[in-house]
This record gives sequence, structure tokens and C-alpha cells, in this order.
Amino acid sequence: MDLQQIKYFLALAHELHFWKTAAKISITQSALSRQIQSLEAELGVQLFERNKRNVKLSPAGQFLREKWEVKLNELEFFHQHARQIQLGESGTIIIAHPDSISASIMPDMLSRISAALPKLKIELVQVKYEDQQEFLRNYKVDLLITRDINTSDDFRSEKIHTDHLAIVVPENHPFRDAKNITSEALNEQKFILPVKDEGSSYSDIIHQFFRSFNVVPDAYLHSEFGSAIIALVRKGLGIAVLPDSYRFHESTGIRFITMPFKTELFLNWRVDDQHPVLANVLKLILP
Amino acid sequence: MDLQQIKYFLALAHELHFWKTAAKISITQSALSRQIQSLEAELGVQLFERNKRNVKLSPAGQFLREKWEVKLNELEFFHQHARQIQLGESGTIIIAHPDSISASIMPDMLSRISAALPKLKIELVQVKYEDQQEFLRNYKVDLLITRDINTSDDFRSEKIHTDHLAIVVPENHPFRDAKNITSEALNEQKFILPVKDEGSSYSDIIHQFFRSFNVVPDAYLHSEFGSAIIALVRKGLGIAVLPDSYRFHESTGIRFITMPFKTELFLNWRVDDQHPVLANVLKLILP
DNA sequence: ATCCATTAATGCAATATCGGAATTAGTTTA
DNA sequence: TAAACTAATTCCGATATTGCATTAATGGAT
Repeated sequence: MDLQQIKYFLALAHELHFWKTAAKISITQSALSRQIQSLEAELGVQLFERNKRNVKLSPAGQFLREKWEVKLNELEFFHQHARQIQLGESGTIIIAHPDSISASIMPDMLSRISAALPKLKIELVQVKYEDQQEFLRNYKVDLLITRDINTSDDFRSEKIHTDHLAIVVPENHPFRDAKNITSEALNEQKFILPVKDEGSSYSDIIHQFFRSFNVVPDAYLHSEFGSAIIALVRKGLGIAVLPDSYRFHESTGIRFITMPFKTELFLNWRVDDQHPVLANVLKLILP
Repeated sequence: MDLQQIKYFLALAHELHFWKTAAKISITQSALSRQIQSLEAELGVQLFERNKRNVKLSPAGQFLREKWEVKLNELEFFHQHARQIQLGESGTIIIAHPDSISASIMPDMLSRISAALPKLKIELVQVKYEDQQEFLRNYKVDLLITRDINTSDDFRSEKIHTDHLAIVVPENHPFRDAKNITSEALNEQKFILPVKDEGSSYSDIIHQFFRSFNVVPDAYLHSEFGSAIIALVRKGLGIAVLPDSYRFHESTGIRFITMPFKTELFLNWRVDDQHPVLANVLKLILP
């Protein structure tokens, strides 16, 4: 059973049309037809119900389409990681990080890495909260920086930084410093908050912030991205609570008021990772 | 990339010897050598470090060996399940159940299923507590009977039975009925307990049992298998707390004293399972 | 040092497989 | 009934794979 056949199957399962699929994957309809037949024969499973006119997935085909799609994807990343292992110091390392620290600790961290390992390519990505574990587990990223402590046994986790929370207000806002921040004052503000990820300690700490003031925030806007939130604050759509790190983005038209609430940053990686430079990179990053 | 090539690779990774491996998989050494070469070329990864004398896995090969082994295994079960979907009512359904109920609710359940679906083959297996979720998730079993409520979103779970706990003692033991069971009496007994699975509600309930008597059990023996525990009780090595269902195993030389503590049985299956008879089977089993 | 046994790679010829072009055979539409 | 589609099939040349025999490198024994 050739992986190529499975890819042909997935393409056909998507198009449900031999000619169009054949064109799209650059083989002839005849070849495609026989590849599918041979796949069906080897599996002992009819994948498509087809007559001379129409093609549709059989129930078993439907099942395998779903499963094969994710497994092939996983295999792809394994192969990529194997190539990285082979490449050694001249490979690529993929780091997922929250937007908030793009301008604070990331630049310093990256320059330290690239100074010590000049041949290493670094790829930066941002990963949605709910996908983070899966991405690290399946080798889609090699290092994961989170604001949440990790729960899985497959990962190691170390605290690398502690941020403060800050109130972010437009430049012309009456709030000047921490003295202005009282329950009464907060109660009259409109807030732009991050979407609340269930179980994320980051949104926890923001709730804790409000609870400590005994305030239920009036929030009509939620956004996943800090930079978007900042843009909205600048436009006067409300004020926000964000990690102090955003201060280093040096946006104009807004003011940060640091509060005594802390939020921590964790570096996560796979235990027993085989990436040849990871150990070196960790040595550079960890305190 | 052919799955066959990957199987060849795994065989060679196991033997680390071209000739022996070739013989074992019934091809010639020449063919094997070139299959491995073509696999390496397609991946762009050297899998083995070899000279004219020795073969050993490269670091990347080591990594892929590990990953491929589990993924190929997963694929195998997917293909098997696809065949089951195709077979319809004449397929096989795989049920994992705890040993304790082999003689109580299983016989009745199975005869009901096979009466209604005479063509269906049923396979019974027992799965270690820590593997249960993985087996159900990856289609190694279709139905899973547990004493713990399920936590994953991918599964559905229904309570099918409630057992009582029973004290199991040898025939000649002074304990006769529940009236004998007091804190003082329990404190003088030696216990044979199940291995404690962290997070298993079944071991929880046994702890709860002891706590309600304010007894810390003197247990020098732990065993995973109820039938083993019963054998040990019969030999006078101690007494045990087990689900009342074991009573139906009709072992001689022991006595069950039913206690008012309850332990529940849950039936678990995959949400959105495609197995063609599963819905029918569920209808037969669920209350 | 030299010879021999071992073992992975390679050259070659036979065979099997694959892919493309054209054809065939059902099905739907006008 | 004809025309337009569309998946399967046939035929044939190109390509890949296999087994056999040979080669080249290595390690151990004498």
C-alpha cells in the first residue's frame, strides 16, 4: 500500500470525480482509476460506491478518509523532524510563542540563540491555545512558550519569565497611574478582554484581577489577539488588561499602567526530544 | 513511499542484519538493500549507518523506528475497522470487560446479543486500566466496560449495572455476615487489595470503604486480578474486598459477605462510531 | 602479513508494474 | 433516439523491481 495511493484516495474523496481529480494530481483518469482499484483490493474494502456516472464515498471510505487524513499529516511531520535530526546544527527549530512577548523577551532570546548557533534557522509561529498541546506532541513545533503550566507527562516545562499585568488605556484617558485604579473607577469602564479559554491560567489571572477589585468587568468586546486589542484601545473602544510585555511593542496613542498582578511564562518541550540542537538551545534560554 | 518498505525498515531495524532480515521477510538481500536505499532517498534521511560489515540505526532512524511502529499499528486497526464497517452484521465486535463480571452480567448480555445478531462474532478481551482509553480511541476495542466513569469527550458512557462490595473470606473464617464487620475486627485482618490505580474510582471506593470504618488496611499483598486475589484468600493468605459479582464465579472454599457499598459499571463507546451493528448492540445492552 | 569468511552494494537480465492514449460501456439529458 | 458524460478496460511502451551472480570492503584467524 503506497502512501501515494492514499493521497490519491484523499484527493478523490474530496472531488468525487475521477477526471477532475486526475487532472488536479497530474495523472490520467485511467491511472487514477486503477490506483484506487488496487488500493481497494489490497484493503479488501470498497472505498467508493460508483456507477458509470457518479462517485460517492462508501461508509468504510468515509471512515478511512477521516482517519487517513490525520495520520498522513502526522507522518509528514515525523518525516520532517527526522530530516531535522539528520541536519544537526544547520536545521530548523520551530518555536511557538504568544504575541505578547514578540517585542519583550523574544528579541533577546532569539539573538542569543542565533549568535551561539549561526547555522540554525528559527521559525516562529503562533498557535491557538486549544491546539498547543497537539502541535508540540506531534512535532509541529519544537518549543512552546505558554502562559499556562503544562499538564502532560510527555512534556517538560520550565518557568522562564514573570510578567506583570498592566491596564492599557488610550493616551487621553483620565487613568494616569495605579493610584487611579479603584473599584469604583473600574466599574465605570468598558473593557476589551481576551476570549476566555476554559482552563487557561492566563484568563484565570485576569478574572482574579477583577475579583480582587470586586468588579465584574463590562466587556462587550473579546479578541484573541493582543495586538488587535491594543488597536481597539487606541481607537477609544474601551480599556484592557494585558501582560506588561506589550509595552515593548511601543504603540503610540496608548498608556500602560503596571499593576502588581503577575503572570508567568513557561517554556515547554518534549521529554526525550531527539532534535540535535534542542539541548543547546535550552541551555541558552533557561535561566 | 510504500508501507511495505516501512515494514522492511522495521524488520531490519530489529535484526540489524541484511541477510537475516531478507530471509525472514522472504525477499533477497539485494531487494532489501535497494528498498531501504529507495526509502532513504525518498525521505532524504539516512536511516542506517552501515559499512560493509555492520548495520546500525542512525539517530533519525531510531526516531522514525519508534514513530512508525506505533503509527503503522494504528493504521492496521483502522483498516481492520474499515473491513468491519464493510462486513455489516456478519462482522466482529470487540468487547473489553473486567474479570469480575465474567460470570455475572456478561453471560446474560452475550446471550442476548448473539440471539439477536446470530451472524455477529464477539471477541472478549481484558485491558489493563491504563491502556483502556487508548484501546477504545484507536479502534482496538469497540465496547469498553469499566468501573470508572469516562472522562474523554470522544466517548459516550452509560451506567449499566450497580454492584455491591463484598468482603471475601475463607470458609473457615470467623466472619459470618455484615454484623461481624466492625472497625475492631477489620483492624486485626490482613488484606489482599487490588493494585491501586491512581485516579481509578474503583480503588477510590475501596479506600472509601476502609475510611468509613476508620481503618487503614494492613495489606501486604496487591494483585491486579480478582481471580488471583480469590485464590489467595482461599489459601488463607488474607481477606479481600471485591465487587460482589465475583460471587457468581462460584469458587469453593470462600465466602462472600455483601456490604452496603456500591460500585458501578459503565459501558463506554466512541461517539460517532461507524460500526454497523454497534447501535443495535447498544440497544440490546442498555437498560 | 596474509588469507579467509562475512556481508552490504552493484551490474545485469528477466519480469512485473505503471502510466498514458484510445476505446468501451453504461447513464443521463435533450 | 442521439448526444454528452464518465468510469472501466484494453493495449502498449516506459519504468521499476527482483533474483542471481559478482564485487568490494572489513574483521578475525593463522
